[in-house]
Amino acid sequence: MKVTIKTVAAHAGVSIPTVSRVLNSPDLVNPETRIKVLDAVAALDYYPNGHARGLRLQHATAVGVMVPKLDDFFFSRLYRGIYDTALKHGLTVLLYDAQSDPQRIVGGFSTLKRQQSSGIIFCSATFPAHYSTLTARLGIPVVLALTESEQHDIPAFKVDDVRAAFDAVAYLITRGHRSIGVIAGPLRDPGAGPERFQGYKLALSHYQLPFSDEHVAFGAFRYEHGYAAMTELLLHRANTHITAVFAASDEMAIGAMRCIHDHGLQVPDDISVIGYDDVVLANMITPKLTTIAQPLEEIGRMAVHSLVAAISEGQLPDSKTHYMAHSLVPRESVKSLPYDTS
Amino acid sequence: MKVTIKTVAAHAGVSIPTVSRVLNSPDLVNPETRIKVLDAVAALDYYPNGHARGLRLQHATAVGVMVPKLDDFFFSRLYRGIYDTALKHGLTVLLYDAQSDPQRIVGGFSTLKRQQSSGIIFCSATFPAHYSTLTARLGIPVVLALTESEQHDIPAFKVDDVRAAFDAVAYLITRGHRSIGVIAGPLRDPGAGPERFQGYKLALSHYQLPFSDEHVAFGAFRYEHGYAAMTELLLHRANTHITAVFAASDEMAIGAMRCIHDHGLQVPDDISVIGYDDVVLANMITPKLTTIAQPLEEIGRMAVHSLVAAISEGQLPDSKTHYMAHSLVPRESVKSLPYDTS
DNA sequence: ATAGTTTCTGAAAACGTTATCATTTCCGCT
DNA sequence: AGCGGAAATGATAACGTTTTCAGAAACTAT
Repeated sequence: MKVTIKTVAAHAGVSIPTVSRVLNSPDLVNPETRIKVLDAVAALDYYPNGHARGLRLQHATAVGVMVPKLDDFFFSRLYRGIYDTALKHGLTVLLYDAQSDPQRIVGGFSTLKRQQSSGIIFCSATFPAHYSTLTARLGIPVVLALTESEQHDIPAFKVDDVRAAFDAVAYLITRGHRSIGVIAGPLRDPGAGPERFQGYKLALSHYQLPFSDEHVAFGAFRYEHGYAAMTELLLHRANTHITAVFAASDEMAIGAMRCIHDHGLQVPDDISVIGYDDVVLANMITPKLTTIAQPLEEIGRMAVHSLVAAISEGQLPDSKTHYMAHSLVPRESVKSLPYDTS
Repeated sequence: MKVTIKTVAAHAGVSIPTVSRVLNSPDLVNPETRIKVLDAVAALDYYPNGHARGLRLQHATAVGVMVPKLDDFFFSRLYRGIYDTALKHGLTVLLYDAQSDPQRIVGGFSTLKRQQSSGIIFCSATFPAHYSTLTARLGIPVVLALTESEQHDIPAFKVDDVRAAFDAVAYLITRGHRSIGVIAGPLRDPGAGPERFQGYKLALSHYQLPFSDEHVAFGAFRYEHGYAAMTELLLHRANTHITAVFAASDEMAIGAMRCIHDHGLQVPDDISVIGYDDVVLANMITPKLTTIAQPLEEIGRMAVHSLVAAISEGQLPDSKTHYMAHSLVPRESVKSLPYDTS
């Protein structure tokens, strides 16, 4: 029933090592016997036992991918980059969904280790110092995608959040907006939180616009949070007269749009909205969402490359953050205002 | 550097089998030595080598999950059900994204096999007969989730599409709609195509409403297709006077909503829309989409259970289709019409 | 006290590969 | 003819586990 290298060897009338050679270094074996063996392999539908190989050859066979919440819309493109690159390196990908539960993240590390991950790509959530000690104990390297560690001691691949946020807000400003609200991420979330907020403030000061607390609200990146934050911003609208909002995630942007709609206002006629992420559905809603796009596949590829290097070298090559180019995708949710001559 | 069972044994001053016993059947070993060993395990951060175990114990260690397109919004919930159940069975999950490319599906089967999948859960795409022969050659069982095979010779877990579609359309009818359009899936896609269309027709005839070709358009489930199909339906609107549309997928429903909006009409005031899938974003758009929900996690769980049975028994237990309960989620995209007294 | 039984532990084999080494065969050369 | 070396193949060990199996020690019952 079960076909092993032994079966193939018997079927081809050669020894076991010869079969192995045909499969791994064909030039070492006589062409005639080679085709005999290959015929046997084909006839028997032989697939080498990965466990035996993994045991014998001692190199890595799998990498773990830890994702805080698989529902995140941008994830599929990141996975594509990771998976294809991993496959090229002969690596299996083990996907762990933490379902937004910090407990599950901690447990996930050892689950991934137990499942033979030789390294972990940790995505998009915040990576506190004690995770480092955790993974250090497991003895497997970690690289970060779409996030940074608190101590900046782990290689990371992400967009320059400050610059990207700056560009988003500058886009609004150069379209004539002067009173711009922001829906920022929690300040404790490195990357998506303080940095994007910082980019907002930098853009204001660069264009010499005043900053005021009434222009800012916070939310934890989800749809509901965007809705709630927008409610707050609209509360002060009598004072602020905002004409545009920058949201730190597309999901919040979409929540905000819904909120604006519920208040009897129109996007972008009354209020323009710009998001961050370029999730698939940014292009599906009405109006289509103008937003910041990240090179997700590229980030996935780079993360795997870096991880492979770390695994084979036994040590992390460069624990610095690598910034990848972002871009702004203009769609329909931002309106150009006539130049204000006041 | 590398810590194996041997290291632990030495550190605890016992033999290798004893360590193994402590880990696998603790009651066979003296409590005193047991804690000695457990201390060593903890001190050394020992994790058993999965390849060695996989080789020695001959049972399955991984299941493959083939998904036609990872972007599909409903996928994360299905994965959750699959992953957690697999973990409980000590199985690793290998996720393969075919990226809508039939070529990749075919290649994916052997990739998954090479990565030691002992079985495959094939999701949501159509499963033609020749896939059966392919996987039969690989010698691994397949179960289907959210789809059916053409010959009905493979266990499948899904919603009863005919009934679910019937319910969706009946919902519209009982809300007063008499002229209802349908955006159906391609008739060659078993399950989501002909069945849902059939459900539509059954509902019409059950309520003694006439069927007409001008009420139907087709699309391949994506946003753009929904948009295009709706354009077509609106073309005949002068004749049909449709007040509602049933779309065979939420994505198409959302595309249709956008199309309706682009024609200067309102959902649900001018046209009601009901979808199918209950993807996360159905709850995010404006207006929120009324739709048919499938028990995705449950389906994932059942698929794994069935696959595990098939793997251990060596034979498929029941190659019939298991219908799981669906439900209708009322939200905002359907309007009740006043009773028509004409 | 001794035989029989239970409780605990270690030695050895096996899972399916690949790498090292040794052996055989064959070729070209003096 | 004899010899060095290349080319091709096979025997064997090893990777890290778990599972017999057997043996030692400690009881229990006579």
